[in-house]
Amino acid sequence: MSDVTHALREAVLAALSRIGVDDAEVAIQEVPADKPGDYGTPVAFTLARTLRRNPAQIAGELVEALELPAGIERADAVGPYINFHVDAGAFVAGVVASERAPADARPKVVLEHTSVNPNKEAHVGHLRNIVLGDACARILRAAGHEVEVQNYIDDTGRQAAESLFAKDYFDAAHDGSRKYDHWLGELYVRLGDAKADDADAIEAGVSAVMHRLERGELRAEVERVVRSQLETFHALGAEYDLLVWESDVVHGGFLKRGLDVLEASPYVSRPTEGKYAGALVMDVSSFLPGLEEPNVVLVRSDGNAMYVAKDIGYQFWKAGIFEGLSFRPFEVQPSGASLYTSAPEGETHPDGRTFAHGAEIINVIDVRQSHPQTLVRTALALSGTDEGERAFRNSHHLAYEVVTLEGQPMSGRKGITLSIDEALAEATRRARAVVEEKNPGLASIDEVARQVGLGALRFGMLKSEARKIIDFRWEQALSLQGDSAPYVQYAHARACSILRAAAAEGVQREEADFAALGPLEVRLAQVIARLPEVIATAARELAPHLVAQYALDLATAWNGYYNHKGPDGRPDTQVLKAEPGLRGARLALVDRVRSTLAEALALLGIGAPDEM
RNA sequence: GCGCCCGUAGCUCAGCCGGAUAGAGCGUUCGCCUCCGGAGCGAAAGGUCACAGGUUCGAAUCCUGUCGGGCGCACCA
Repeated sequence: MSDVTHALREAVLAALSRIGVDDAEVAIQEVPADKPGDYGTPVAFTLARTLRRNPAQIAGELVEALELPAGIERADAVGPYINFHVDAGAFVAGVVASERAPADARPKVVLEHTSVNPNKEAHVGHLRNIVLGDACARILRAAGHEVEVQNYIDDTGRQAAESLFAKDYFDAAHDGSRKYDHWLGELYVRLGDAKADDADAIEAGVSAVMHRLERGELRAEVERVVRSQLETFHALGAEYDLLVWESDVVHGGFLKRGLDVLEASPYVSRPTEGKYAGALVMDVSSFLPGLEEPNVVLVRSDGNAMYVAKDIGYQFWKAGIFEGLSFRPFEVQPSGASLYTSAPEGETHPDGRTFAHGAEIINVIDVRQSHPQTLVRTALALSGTDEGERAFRNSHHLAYEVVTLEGQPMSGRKGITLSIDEALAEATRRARAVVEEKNPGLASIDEVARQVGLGALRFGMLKSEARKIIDFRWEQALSLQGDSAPYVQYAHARACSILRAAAAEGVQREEADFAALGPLEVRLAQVIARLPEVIATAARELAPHLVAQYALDLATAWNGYYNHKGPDGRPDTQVLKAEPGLRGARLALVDRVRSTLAEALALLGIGAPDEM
């Protein structure tokens, strides 16, 4: 909530107590464009019932009782609404000068995203995961959280084993002409086809590789895939704090440690008779009421653990219930930030860092994993530990829907797939063609095309809610107009252009006469003033689309302002041609529009070029 | 069968902890560069907010039910 809306709420509450109402919900909202006033409240409605009086009368009475906060010119009852008129100059000056208060320090969040199998190139289904997770990390940090981004590497799974075995099976060597993960992915697909003729030999070979993987003998092989995939993730603008390798989790004994914790729980038992005789089961019914079958098998009667049990151990570690991993630096990422990795030969606190111990745990995983994710979360509650209970209350499965391709479910088998690298290259290519046409001779064209293409791609993944299925279509995903990142970027570049011209004329530091501003500037400033609340809500609800929609709102408001014409049909919001003083005030506002657009885009991991 | 999610304009979506005449983009039609960047702006057309009840001064928004669609529910990983 902005300073002004906060002050208005306080003023209304004070007026309420003056007329004898002590407690009420006071919503302060922007008034519709065609109604008088700038901010308003419908609070009189809510009081109508308890006071048993006409809301319009109450509104009138409240207006009488109001003491207007600084910067508010007037309050009127408009029917049952109370509408406030801000002092344009003071309001805009306040918005322009407002500094982002450093957000209060909030609890540490362990956020897992990406977690792509290390056996082939990532595709646009993964793109949604990465972009969502990365945007959430940025938004949570902006909201004051410490965020540790983890990327889980399943290096003991069947998929990794098949790809690595395929290299031997086909006696293939990477010649460097293709990106390594793509090359390996093709072998993986070929191996799948070859199973039709040679199933037994392949099965035996894959199985042998799986055992070697579990012993950690093929770490370097897997690492090569991981590094190749990381190139793609970095190209997307995503960075991580820690890679957690499944083989390290295995050797860290997380499975056993997790089970040890759970076995102390009254909800976990080992029945000696009935259908679960000999198995270790967890009764989740008191946390998940309404289940037909309250028992979840953690360890089978043959002694083999279920996959969820391993996952539970990992989540326990994230919450700080136990330790057991060591770490070392893995690489320096494009931004200069260090990426660490779990490693058998590492240290507990490399460079003084402490990993895990999340007070909140966020897992970005697609919606089809909802059931196992619920079980994992429930296990935190059953752990009987303070850390587990805290993490249980604050753990979230960010369940996002799938991405389809031109209306069809993605399927490697049917060849319905699209790699992130291809999508990114095509997006950049298209953006470049447009930049060349619109702005020939632009010196930084490569970088601009990259930012615009990537922006379009990321924005398409972020602009709607996570629970909506996204159908990836080229024209839509790479659209450079309408509801898109380039639309916002264009608005930003246009603001930059004005500021550049002002600098060239030597007026960029001109003294501002904010009193010369009017309602058009107030409208624009109101949108700017919304950002802090948007960030707070987006962080609380893990909803980056709110930020994306906000960026569109601000760009639209700014474009509308920029193109505004007076009753005579002439532009009436020109900046550089305005009188001195007014010009200074408008320049200050434009500069704030510019920085706010850039900030909103940055929260989505999208760059804002000065020219495009 | 049970559980979760979705259903808003021709298409893709916002709006959803109740509030002013339900908003965008794409597509269609018309208009706007002697004016700081037309990747833009303005306007027109397009809606029984799936349906039926209920709660309320007020429901796209909350509750119940129905219909349609998607996903998930192993001693698999």
